[in-house]
Amino acid sequence: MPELPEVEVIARGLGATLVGRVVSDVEPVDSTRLSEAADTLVPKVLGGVVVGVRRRAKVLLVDLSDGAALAFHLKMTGRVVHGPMRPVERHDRTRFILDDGSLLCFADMRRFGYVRAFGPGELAHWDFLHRVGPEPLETDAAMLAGQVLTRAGRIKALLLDQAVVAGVGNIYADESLFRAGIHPQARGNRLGPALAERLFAHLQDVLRQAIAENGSSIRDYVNASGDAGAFQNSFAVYGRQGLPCAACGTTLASTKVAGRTSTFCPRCQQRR
DNA sequence: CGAACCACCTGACGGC
DNA sequence: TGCCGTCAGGTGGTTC
Repeated sequence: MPELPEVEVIARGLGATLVGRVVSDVEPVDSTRLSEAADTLVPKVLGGVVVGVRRRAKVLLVDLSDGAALAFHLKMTGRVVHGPMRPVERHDRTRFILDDGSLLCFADMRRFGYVRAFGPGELAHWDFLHRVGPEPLETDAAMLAGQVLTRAGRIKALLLDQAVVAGVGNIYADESLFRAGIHPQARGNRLGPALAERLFAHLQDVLRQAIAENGSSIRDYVNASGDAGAFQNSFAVYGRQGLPCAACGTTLASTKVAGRTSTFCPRCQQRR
């Protein structure tokens, strides 16, 4: 489900209500394969005070006192919502009860996502954090361009590769390629520095705009308060195959790249 | 290194 | 109404 903007919106929302709260209880409602076993997770977080909430790539990180942490990956359908205590619902996976009686609930219909707990100092050793590439909103567009200029793979596949650039998924890959006028099957090493830099500048724009609009809600995404985003109303290409291009009127086409549906304008996106 | 698979899961939707 | 195939904001593994 969520890509960088959605996870960023969740992190900011959680930061506003969660910092200072103490984890007073953990309810592992359904830990089959998606959370680590309750007997190892609970001791690492119980009694911890939330000192901050942040995002790295598509992972949501809740920092606790003494250097402990929780990490959530929402994959396609995960949610992390903080609100008043309520009864267990169908897709609840792991529930954290806080000292003010409120509920931090991790739910995931498809059960692809996970929550992991880290004891003091353990987060720094998590191999995920060492594998993932640069943050697109904290890195110069020309530097990001350097990540693809020597790669022979399809630019769409490179954008989706978390080691190339962190946090980009199917929606924002397609939207930024449209804005840059680049065909999703273009080879990274055929773009040239100027066009590649332009692509990443557009990527930065579209990510910032999506964050400002509270993310994109297609089916499942909600922010930390349970509210939908609005950026789905601004999609130029994602999910619009067969509809006219807003720029030129040409019927939008779609193809598969890296196993993912890629929608593009055959007229506006010829650069390859 | 890159591409094409499959796998993990559940649910919604369209066709027959 | 119901069964079946297809598709979905993601990643990780295998094989060629």
